[in-house]
Amino acid sequence: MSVNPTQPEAAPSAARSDSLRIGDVARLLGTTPRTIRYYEEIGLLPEAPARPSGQHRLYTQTEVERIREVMRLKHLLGVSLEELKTLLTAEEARAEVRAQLRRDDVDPGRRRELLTQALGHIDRQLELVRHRASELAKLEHELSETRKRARRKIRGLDAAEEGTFPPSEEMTPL
Amino acid sequence: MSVNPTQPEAAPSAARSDSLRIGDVARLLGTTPRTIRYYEEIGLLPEAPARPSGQHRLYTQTEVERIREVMRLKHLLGVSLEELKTLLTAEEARAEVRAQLRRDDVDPGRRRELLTQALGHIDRQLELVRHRASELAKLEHELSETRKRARRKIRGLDAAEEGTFPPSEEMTPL
DNA sequence: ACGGAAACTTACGTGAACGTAAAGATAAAG
DNA sequence: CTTTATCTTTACGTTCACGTAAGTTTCCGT
Repeated sequence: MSVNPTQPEAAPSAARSDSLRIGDVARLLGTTPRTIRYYEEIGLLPEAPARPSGQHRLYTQTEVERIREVMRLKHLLGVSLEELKTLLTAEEARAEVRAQLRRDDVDPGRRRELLTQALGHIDRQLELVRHRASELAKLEHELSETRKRARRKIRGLDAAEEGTFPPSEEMTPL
Repeated sequence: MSVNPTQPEAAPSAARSDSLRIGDVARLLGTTPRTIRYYEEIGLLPEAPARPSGQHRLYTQTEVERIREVMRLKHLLGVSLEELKTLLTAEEARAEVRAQLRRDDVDPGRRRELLTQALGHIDRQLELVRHRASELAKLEHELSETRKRARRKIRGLDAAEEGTFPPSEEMTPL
């Protein structure tokens, strides 16, 4: 009557070991299961491999991190999911590289090829990020300039009201 | 037969003096008339004042600049038009201040009040911009780190292939 | 004065990115 | 083993941010 057994303390409910269910992942990332399924549906996320369709999706820690990264990029770059998908071939390539690097039975030629490809994708991302960053920096500069002017005017008014004339430059160091 | 009179050389077609029509503004800003009307419709842009509804909208240079700023903020901050609207009370306040500042028949008290209010709005914008900028900077840093690692690995491979062992550190300065 | 380009209003259509509901299967808990 | 919370698929609904079409009106050039 008072304990309300409907709340199981939000225990992660891990399906043995390190894998999380979609609901937990969603809570963890501040999103919803639907969104995660949707991203998988449009090919932004790889389909949970070898899952007999009907079975629950399970996410490893690395997969969760990938989803987090996807959402972060979406948020920061503000691109459509379609653009993001093409951008994320970079991530896939990098994952490929990592996978291939682990088992070193691949010839250096193939290895170099993969790495170079990944590098190209990284460069594309970097270019996009740098462009946006510089735009934002410019905006920030403009805003802080405007702010300075506003503050100067306020100080001028204050000074004129009490001291009859605006002080030379800095009076209150805030 | 060859001049094709359907193209009037894209002359701005100014309705006397400095004002532009909505189509010109749209072309200028790389958008469409519909978008501009829509922004006005949802209150993002002020309704063209004293226009007998049915008459063509005319935009002064300052109004065009405002629209440009709105679109820039939308692009850079990636917020919804609704959020942007609340954010833009800042712009309105600043416009108010500028208007009041021009005719100095307002008492310093009111003036200070307006300025302080505007300052608050600017600060809100600045906070948002700075937050995003720092996030982006972090992402950029991570990406360039990853890039470095990838390049190192590639150089390692190249060296192993031709020279049999990777050179100590810097070999090709690119 | 007038013919046509461009703008006006109104209203319905659309794609992206999910939300939500239904009906049934699965996994975790008792 | 049974309950129950969570997940499954399927499918339709929704909001945002405009696009588009239709029918009318205003403006600019000649």
